[in-house]
Amino acid sequence: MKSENNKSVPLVVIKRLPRYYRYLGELLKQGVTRISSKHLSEKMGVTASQIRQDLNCFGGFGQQGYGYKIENLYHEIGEILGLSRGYRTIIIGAGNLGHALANHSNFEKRGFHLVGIFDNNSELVGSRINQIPVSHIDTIEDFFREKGADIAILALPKHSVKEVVDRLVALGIKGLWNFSYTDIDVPDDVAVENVHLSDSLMTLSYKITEGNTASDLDA
Amino acid sequence: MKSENNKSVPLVVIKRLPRYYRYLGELLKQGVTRISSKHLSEKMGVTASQIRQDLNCFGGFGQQGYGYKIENLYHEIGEILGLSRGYRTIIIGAGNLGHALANHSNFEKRGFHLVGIFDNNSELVGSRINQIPVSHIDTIEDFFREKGADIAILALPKHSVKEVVDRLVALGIKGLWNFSYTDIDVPDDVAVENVHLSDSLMTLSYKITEGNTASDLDA
DNA sequence: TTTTTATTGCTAAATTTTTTTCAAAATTTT
DNA sequence: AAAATTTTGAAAAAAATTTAGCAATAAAAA
Repeated sequence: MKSENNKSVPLVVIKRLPRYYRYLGELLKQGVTRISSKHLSEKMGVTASQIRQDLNCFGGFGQQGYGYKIENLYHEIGEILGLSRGYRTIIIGAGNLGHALANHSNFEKRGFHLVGIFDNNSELVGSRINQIPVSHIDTIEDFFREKGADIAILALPKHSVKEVVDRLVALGIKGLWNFSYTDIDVPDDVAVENVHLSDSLMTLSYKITEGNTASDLDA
Repeated sequence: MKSENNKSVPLVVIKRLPRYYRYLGELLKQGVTRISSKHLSEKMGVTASQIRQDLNCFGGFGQQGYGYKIENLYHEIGEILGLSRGYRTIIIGAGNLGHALANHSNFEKRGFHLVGIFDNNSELVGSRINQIPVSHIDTIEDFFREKGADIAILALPKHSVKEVVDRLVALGIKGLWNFSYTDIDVPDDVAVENVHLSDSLMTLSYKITEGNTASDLDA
């Protein structure tokens, strides 16, 4: 996680990039070609300084007196995030959540190609979700040998997670997107991003309780 | 958002509470009755100092030389998060995601009672998901008048979000759990918690790209 | 009972993150 | 072409967050 000048970029900065990317994408669609950090900051409800500071972690994309060329900036952020590389993605768990994620077409657009769905319920095996056949989890080793995968989406109950994760790690998975209600333990070279929905809902509960609703940009 | 000593508690602290709550709940189930910040910190991969500091934002739950009584601490954190109050919760959007969330039984356990599901697709109206009937979005005003709701889960496409949110706000919704791929603008007294799945997936992409996988506790 | 050990809660230090400030540079206006 | 305006990138300052240190205290052991 080193930037151009070999200083590591804090994760808080990284986590803001997708939001910049989203806003820039919208502007691009609207036909806007340039924007200043000040304008963007007003749109997004953050400080202009933060935007400039964040972008500068990766090099000077802007131009004094002019601002940023949106198309260029959009592309650069995409590169930083690694969105052009394309990922072979599998879903583990064909329950309600796995089903919903399999049908979420946005991911395909960003280069996350769904190439397999796995479940341990034999009754589901053979069916298709969004064109992709559901396979038995015990065929995962064969699947990797023949086709490989980069990212696994963990949409299975927590009691099965540990075993499955160990198998995926042994097979050389690169990233895990973890929706299960448990934390997972993997070697340093496997990336993990947790989506703990219950945690998020509890945070909402707190915000309601305490009337703390000041601009929710951190969420 | 004031703590006992009337100093506001930073949101970063709040966001860690659900994870403590989860671990303490597991220990409780295992029959463990006490724990020190040191032990808990080792289990969770954070510093003991951080745990003590976090808990102290709300008052001294521990005892010197002994540690924390798990049952007590678990309960206290639940209270801080407002989990005992019970929320009437509705889902807007009965697509794949709304469907999956409606079937997610964990939420009920934490006091988020699903009382309604709404969609603008007349074909879905009348069907039931997890016992709850799907109603047309245009009946939402009647629903509020008769029954009320505290939290709305936004699982609808972004182009419909703004209009729906404005209506919900006018009806006095207290919290919005936003899964749509857009940021929403509401008055200060309405709480918002965003779950931007695409953003999270892009963060995972970055972590894979940069080999940045050092303990993912911040995710 | 006394001593030793464990552990909190608080304070202070260190670190990280955000905001402020401004010279330098490019654009836009006159 | 010159002057005024805009805006970045970087440095410095301020604020927030995390970690370290330790006195006070309770529990456990001797």
